[in-house]
Amino acid sequence: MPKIVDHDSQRGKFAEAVMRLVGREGLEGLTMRAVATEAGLSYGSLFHYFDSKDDLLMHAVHYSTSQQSRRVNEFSIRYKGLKALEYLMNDDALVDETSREDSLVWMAFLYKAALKESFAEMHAHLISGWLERIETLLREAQCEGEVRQDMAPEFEAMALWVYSAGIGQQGLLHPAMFPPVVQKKLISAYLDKLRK
Amino acid sequence: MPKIVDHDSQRGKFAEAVMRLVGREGLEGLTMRAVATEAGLSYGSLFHYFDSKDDLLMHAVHYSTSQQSRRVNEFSIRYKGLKALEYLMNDDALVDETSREDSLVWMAFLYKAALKESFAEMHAHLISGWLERIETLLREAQCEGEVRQDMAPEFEAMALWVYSAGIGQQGLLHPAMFPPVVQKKLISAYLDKLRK
Amino acid sequence: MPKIVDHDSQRGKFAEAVMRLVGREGLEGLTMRAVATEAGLSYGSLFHYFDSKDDLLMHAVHYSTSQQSRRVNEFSIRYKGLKALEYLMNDDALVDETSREDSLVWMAFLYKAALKESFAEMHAHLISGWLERIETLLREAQCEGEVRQDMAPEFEAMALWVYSAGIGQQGLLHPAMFPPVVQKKLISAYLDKLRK
Amino acid sequence: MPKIVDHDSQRGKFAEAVMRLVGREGLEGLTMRAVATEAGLSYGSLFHYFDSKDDLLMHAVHYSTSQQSRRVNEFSIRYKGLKALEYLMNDDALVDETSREDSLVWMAFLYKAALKESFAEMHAHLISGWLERIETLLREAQCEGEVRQDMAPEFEAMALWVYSAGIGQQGLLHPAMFPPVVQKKLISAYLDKLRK
DNA sequence: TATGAATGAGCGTTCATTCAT
DNA sequence: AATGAATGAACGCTCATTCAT
Repeated sequence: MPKIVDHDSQRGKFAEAVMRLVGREGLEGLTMRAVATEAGLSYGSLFHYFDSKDDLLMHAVHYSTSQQSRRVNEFSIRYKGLKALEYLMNDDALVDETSREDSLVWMAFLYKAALKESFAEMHAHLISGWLERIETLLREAQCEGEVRQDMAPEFEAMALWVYSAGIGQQGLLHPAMFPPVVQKKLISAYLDKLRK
Repeated sequence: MPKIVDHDSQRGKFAEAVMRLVGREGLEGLTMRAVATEAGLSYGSLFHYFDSKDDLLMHAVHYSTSQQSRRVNEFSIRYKGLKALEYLMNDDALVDETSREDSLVWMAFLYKAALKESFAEMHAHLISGWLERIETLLREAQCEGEVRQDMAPEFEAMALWVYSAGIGQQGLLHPAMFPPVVQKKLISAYLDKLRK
Repeated sequence: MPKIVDHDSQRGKFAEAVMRLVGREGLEGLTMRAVATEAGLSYGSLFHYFDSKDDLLMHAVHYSTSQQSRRVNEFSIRYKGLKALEYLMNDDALVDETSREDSLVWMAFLYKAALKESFAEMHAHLISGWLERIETLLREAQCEGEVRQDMAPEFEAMALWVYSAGIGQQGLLHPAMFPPVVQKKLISAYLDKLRK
Repeated sequence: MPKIVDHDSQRGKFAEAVMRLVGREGLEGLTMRAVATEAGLSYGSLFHYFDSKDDLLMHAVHYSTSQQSRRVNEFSIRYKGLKALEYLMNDDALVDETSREDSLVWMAFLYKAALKESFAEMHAHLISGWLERIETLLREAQCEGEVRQDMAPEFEAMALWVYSAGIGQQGLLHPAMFPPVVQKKLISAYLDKLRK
């Protein structure tokens, strides 16, 4: 009988090593050797679990976003409308100490998405997911009279999304000028504009 | 007697080669050899004009942004307030066929800025410039009664800036969902929210 | 109680997998993992049955040549002299669709024989077997008056052997110029030269 | 002005290093690092002169065969017909101490030709050259009455070629059984069969 | 100043082999 | 016996940078 290991949990170990490593050294430090070392496993093992570096990075992004999704879902049960939307944006866009790693991985991913089809596809897929979710919450808010009736949910979702993306980018790149507290204010200021 | 060459013009040639190359082949194709070939100059000479690849990229970004600045300045003479602001955002954020090259270089730059101090510094410097300019235009608009008096120009400038950044990012990464016409609409929709 | 398996039959399965794999993917595709997969057996078990990749290749060659020997033996019962010789050469040298796999494995083996002592030894051993067999058939033909009396069987056997080897090599490497029908004609033309 | 080097002569240095190395260590020892070391140049340099390992091997084969061609040409001026043919075969097929390196490189090349299109093409091209040359010499011999009038030069050229190939292969792989002197005898015995 | 040859550290990837179960 | 996870040396190749002319 073979050594009993949980394939997925090993993949998870590597994914977490990617997050830590990118957070610490940036994308430039993301070499396969470094990932193996960071994960405390051997170099060859990595290729046992991932076909390629791209495969690994995709998995890491998937890993990170699905954790985020879970958080948002848990929140969505308790809150509705603008309140839920604010939470979603805070979780999605806001970059602080604890989410910096994720944001760096996300940036690496965006960078790859600009260059490589497979990454671009995954990006498109993730975007549609977020846009849909935002749109739904906007409709909810409209139903409940939180926002103006003449607001077009589909279009406004795009606006919210690009605003989030911008906050996330600038929060990562220029934390001195866009510290978490400012990011939060920017989010709530935007949502205020939507209110009646 | 040394050959007489215009140092700055040679540097400009390389900068332009960077832009064309990135636009055509992506950032992965941005090798020093390729830049020299694209510029029609010799490989070795690149290192006479730039200390390193980073130095070259910094110069290319500087070159690109200063051209943009010039365009905006020319426009600012003729227009004021929200009108000028709209032009600025269209020029700054909007990604179409012709500005795709610039945006890719900009993205490479942002990516570097997330990793390296020298790039981050230049980024911070560029940001302050843009924020100041936006703030000034907002004040102008406020004076002329285009926007509400209770709007805080400094804070609103930040909001506009992150919004621009988000549009630029998504326009670059997902042109199918954020084509130029949608980007334009997003910009004007936001400015409408500022009007009384 | 240990599982009862037929050691030789398992080795045979792997040997056949080697032949199929080389025929399909070439020698470059001959990895231990691929062999195990092709044989439908587990990766680790390969190393129970073979000490090393070289060991496996040796076995595959042995397997292939002993099958060939069997075919030739069956034929030798019914035919004698030049007729049997022609059959032997057709079976040994001729490369067509069905024997291409064997020929590729044989070529890999020759290649190894040029580099490694153990392969060279096996090669020498196989050669002597073939030379002896050819020599015997030539003597038979001489006894029956099919070929000239002044022919020296031992030396002529070497000539026939190198001729066969050449046909096999070129038939494999350049099937367009040396298709099976041409190979056949080359063989019979040579044998004609031996007849009185 | 750049460092003045003769591009072709540098390529030649690497080609010669390939021959020596393959002769000494076999094809398995033919790594790019080993070639660079053997040539006394740096690893990186190799890729300055050759696009890939295949490119290097192709060049080495070209280098080796063109030297052989030159030798044959020089001989062809002085001799004609069967005499020239015998020289050609001795030069082409015969494997002794001094030509062992070339033969090993040739074998490596054949091996590649069985796997890769680009090598197969070059092989086909080289073959046609040799076949043509052999055919011409056979016609000469026929004109001068050295060989029978009913011999078909085109077909006989193929026979001679495969015979040569076989001698070369076996001479390389089994020098104990096919030493140079035996190879020579095999060649002249075959040519004798062609004489009236 | 200008050139391109030279350098070698570093990359992602492969793969035979070993080992724990 | 059987399995497949674990290992790491070695590979071809890239590329920014240095250097000799």
